[in-house]
This record gives sequence, C-alpha cells and structure tokens, in this order.
Amino acid sequence: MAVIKRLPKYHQCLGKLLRQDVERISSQELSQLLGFTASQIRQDLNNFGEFGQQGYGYNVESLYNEIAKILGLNTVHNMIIVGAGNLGQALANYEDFETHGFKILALFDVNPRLIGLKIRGIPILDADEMDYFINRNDIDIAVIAVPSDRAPKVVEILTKTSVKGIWNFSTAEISTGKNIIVENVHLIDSLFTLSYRMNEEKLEERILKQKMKKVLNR
Amino acid sequence: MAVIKRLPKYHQCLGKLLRQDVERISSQELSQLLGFTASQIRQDLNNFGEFGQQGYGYNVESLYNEIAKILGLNTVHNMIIVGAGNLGQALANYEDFETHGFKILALFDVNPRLIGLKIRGIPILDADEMDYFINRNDIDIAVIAVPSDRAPKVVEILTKTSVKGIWNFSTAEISTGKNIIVENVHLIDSLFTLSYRMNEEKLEERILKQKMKKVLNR
DNA sequence: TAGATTGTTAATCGATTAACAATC
DNA sequence: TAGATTGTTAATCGATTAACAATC
Repeated sequence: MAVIKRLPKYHQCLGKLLRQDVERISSQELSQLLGFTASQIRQDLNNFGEFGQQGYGYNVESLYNEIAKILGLNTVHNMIIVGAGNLGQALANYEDFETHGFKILALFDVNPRLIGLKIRGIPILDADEMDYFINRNDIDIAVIAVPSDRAPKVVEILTKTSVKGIWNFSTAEISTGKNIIVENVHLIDSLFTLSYRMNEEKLEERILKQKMKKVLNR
Repeated sequence: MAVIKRLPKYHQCLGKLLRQDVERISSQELSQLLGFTASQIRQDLNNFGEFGQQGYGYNVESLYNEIAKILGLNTVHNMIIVGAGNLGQALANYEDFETHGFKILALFDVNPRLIGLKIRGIPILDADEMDYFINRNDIDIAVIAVPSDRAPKVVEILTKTSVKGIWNFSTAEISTGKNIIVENVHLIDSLFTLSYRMNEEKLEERILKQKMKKVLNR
C-alpha cells in the first residue's frame, strides 16, 4: 500500500497545523500544503475510517490523533541501538525519536573503550548483556548500527528475545524466521537515486531513442 | 518511475555475481535472486536499451556496467558534508560511498572545536570557506547534516555554487529555485513505517470494518 | 536445426484522479 | 435552507504480469 508512505507526511503536516492552533482543515487546503490531490487525501483517509464531516472538513486535532494511532504512535516504544560507533551515536543523539515516543534505553557494543560511556545520558552497555537487557526492559525495537558482517550474529540473538521490530542500517539482508518486522534503511540506494537523477538529462537521449524505436516498430 | 528504485538493487546484485565470477544470467535466475518477476526485470532493463541476447540471457559484466552508467556511477562524484556532528562524522566514516565513486573531500562546521580535526583523513573545515572550497574542488554533491533550523541558510549558500545535488538528512523541506536535485532522507518516516507495520495486526479489525461497510453498502 | 531466452505486445491489476450524490 | 465538503463511485492512468513471436 502506497498510502503508508504518505501517512508520516500527513502526521507531520497536521502536527505543524496543530501547533499553529488551526482547528479545522479541508482536503483542499491539505492538498495545497502536501502536494497530493484533495481526492487522494480523502481516499487515503477513508481507508482507515471516516474522520471528516461533510461541509466542515477535518478537525485537525482529532485527525492528528487518529493518524498517530494508525502509525502506532499512541504507545511508547522502547528501543535499543546495537552498535555504538558513529552511526549508533548519531542516532542516539537524534532527539526527534524521543519526541515521537521512541525511547532509546541503551546502546550496545563490543568495544571495551565504549562500554560504560554515555550519550545524552544513554548508557553504552556490553553486547553480551543485550538479550538479558531486552527481555528485562520490555524493548520492542532494535536498531542495527553494526558493520554488515556483524549483523547476522546480532539478528540471531535478537530473534531469541521479545523484540518485535528491527530497524536495519546495515547493508546485510535480514531474515528472521519469526514474525519480526524488518525495516531497511539502505543509504547507498538513496545516494544512487540522487546520482541517477543528476545524470538523467544526459540519459534522456538514450531513453528517447529506445522509446522511439518502439513507436517506429508499430 | 518505480524502476529507478529498483536499479540500485540490480546494481548490487550484479556486483555480487561479478565477484563470484558468474558470466551470464537469465532474467529467470535474476528473478530468484531479487524477488522481482522475470517479466518485470526484462521490462525494466528494456526501458534503457537492449542489454540481453535471446537464448543466452544477460552478460553479467556488461549489464553491471550499463546499469552503473545509468546510475551515473561511471564518473567520480566529489562530495562535501555540511555539519560535522555525529551524523556528519558517521557518514564520513562510511567507506561504502567511496567504493562506489562518491568521494568525500571535506566536512564543514561552525564549531571551532571541530574545525581542524580529521575523520579518516578527511578534514573538517570552517563553514565560512565552504563556497570557495566547492567551486575550487569541483564539488557536485553536498550532504546536509546540520540541524534542521540551520539547513535553509546552508541551502542558500549552496545555490550560489556549482553544486548539482543535495542529499538532505535534515527534516527541513528544501527548495532551490535552481535546478539542483534534492534527495531527502527522512529517517523518522522510515521509523514510523516500521511502527505502522508492527501495529498493523491490531489495526486489521478497524480496516476490515471499514472495508466491510463499503461492501455492504452495495 | 532445436532449445533457450530475450524483447515486446496484450491483459491484468492497483493506484490515482475526476465527478457527484449524500449530508453536515 | 444554501453552501461547503465529505465519502464514494466511476474513469483514467500507470505499473506489473502473462504470453508469445523473434532470434540468438
């Protein structure tokens, strides 16, 4: 479902409106703010319920809350970050996560120089204690920020815990027999996409030639 | 075009095959490795040219090179990272970028404590020198790794330089009048998607109810 | 030549947009 | 009640899959 990718945008936009004390909004107005068509917005929202009111539009606060509920943001998520290198530390410093109910309780690493340190008050613990810590602290999301070759080992440990979601920053393909949800962040793919788009102009000729050939074939 | 999102996957997979000295591959075999249908693979590739040969399949090396060309990976890209905080440093430590021809020449920051330091030999320079450095060193990609409120100022400076692509890690919406390509990495969106998917089961009932209502209406 | 596999057309599926009746 | 705007159906568009003739 392509809707899911848009839900965070709705959420963010409504949050902004809420902070500006906007009370109600129409799909038309939202359309202008978000760049989706009004029709699509009504269609999207209607997948999950009837949140609007004819002749009035949508109540910003209640729509915001409904979408938060859909995104699972109405409960606090306890997270750990596996790997306390630069990436792990960078993520631990993102205050944005906590703002939205994703609480980082600890980082884990194998490097004795890092163990014992704190990032924004969040302790870096010994990787050996990970499974114990997870089950003890009701952790439901683990962030994988270790080098890709270490990732499979980490995943193996995680599958034996209560973790329900893995946010994977390594390039390793992760598969857990269990029903753990895995969300991949492949940064290099994003960079390649940027590169492709920068290169697109030069490519035009080639693509056009290919299309023309097909048209001429008819 | 949805194809673009798949191109990096093709590239990665073919790179792996190349390293395993695989010479040729059919769309059928690729299909198994990638999880796309063979039909889709043939369709995708045919958008850009005729890379295969009937009865033979695709030559791994030449297909790999063709896709690299399409992605703009046949030339070296000179990058800078704006913001040398944890995120900037984490990105500077990713060796993967360099492997694919994305060379990080410098980081920039306003913090005097950071200026002068080096990350993997890459210098952290004074943000004031940024525009000069960019034009001097033929930089075509700038990575925005500064806090979101600082981003607009950075973008303003960048628009006056030779930069052709911006890889944006801040939450700021970036618009450059000029034809600079912007690729956004909104990490929080990805986390929300994970959260949604973890929450999906509980949501099922609600979504089903909504769908049932519609069916009954007929 | 026979077998394999592409390039390509046609059919299907899903997502987006347009239109409008229902209703606040 | 009249105006506004939703929820919802129908039409369009694009992307995926299936099928097969072309050809190596």
